[in-house]
Amino acid sequence: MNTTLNVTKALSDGNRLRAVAALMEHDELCVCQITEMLGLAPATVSRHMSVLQNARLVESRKDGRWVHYRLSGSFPILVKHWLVQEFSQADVIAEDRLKLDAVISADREDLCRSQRMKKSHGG
Amino acid sequence: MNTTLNVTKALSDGNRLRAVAALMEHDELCVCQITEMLGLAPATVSRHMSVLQNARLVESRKDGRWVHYRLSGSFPILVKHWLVQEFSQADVIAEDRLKLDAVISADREDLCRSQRMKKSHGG
DNA sequence: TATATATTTCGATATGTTGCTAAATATAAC
DNA sequence: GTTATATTTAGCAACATATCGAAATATATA
Repeated sequence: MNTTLNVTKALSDGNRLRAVAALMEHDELCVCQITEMLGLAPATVSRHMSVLQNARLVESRKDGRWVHYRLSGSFPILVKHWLVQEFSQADVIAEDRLKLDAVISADREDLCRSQRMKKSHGG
Repeated sequence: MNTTLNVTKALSDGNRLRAVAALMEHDELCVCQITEMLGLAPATVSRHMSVLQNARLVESRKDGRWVHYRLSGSFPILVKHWLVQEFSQADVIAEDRLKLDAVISADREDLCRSQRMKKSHGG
């Protein structure tokens, strides 16, 4: 039952649900893109992703300095279908979709640079 | 998304998962029966059940001094099917099944009496 | 090799959850 | 009405989790 519990615990946080929703529509996203969407510190997002990975809900692929996450092949299909239903009615997820479209079309290096700016200055 | 989160949070505790598993096989159980199965204090079980009820995963019916819980009609069907799969491979759930059979066949008043004994003495 | 940088890990703090006992509530039995 | 009792609520201690900034790690670039 521990594996079951790992899954439900991994899905019992709003920001992790949002990350999962994003990966349901985008195949692969790097940490900085998810970070931009969630509006959290990179360290926080990294930890969230490792919780999801630990529950075997996502997998990671390293590409130079970037780490890409994708939905895992072992993501429980029934849970996935349930989440699709749920997310289709969630306003937050709809907003994230728009935000992600902008994030995807932006240059990835610019994205990371703007995140560094936020850290050193204050806006 | 709050309703989604309510569900995943409600399912993110081992004891609540065990209670749900029990209600998947027994239609209706009163608090003292679930309490006996889980081996927790009645107050603790009561709170767990109210978390499940708040997430609309269970419903309650009052019958004199007893309160019976059952799986809610609005329990997400896909989640339910996933849990059936998961529980079929969980040792804890299998043990609970046996324990529940004994609990069901015992007299309910005896059950509650023995729980009072545990409280006042020490075994 | 030295510097820049994307991500992760560490340490600290604030908040949330789980468990208990004790008290409160609601119902049955006398 | 009083007493017994099944459940819930309240108060509290222990533990877990979310978040951040800072330091560490790993990779690219000059």
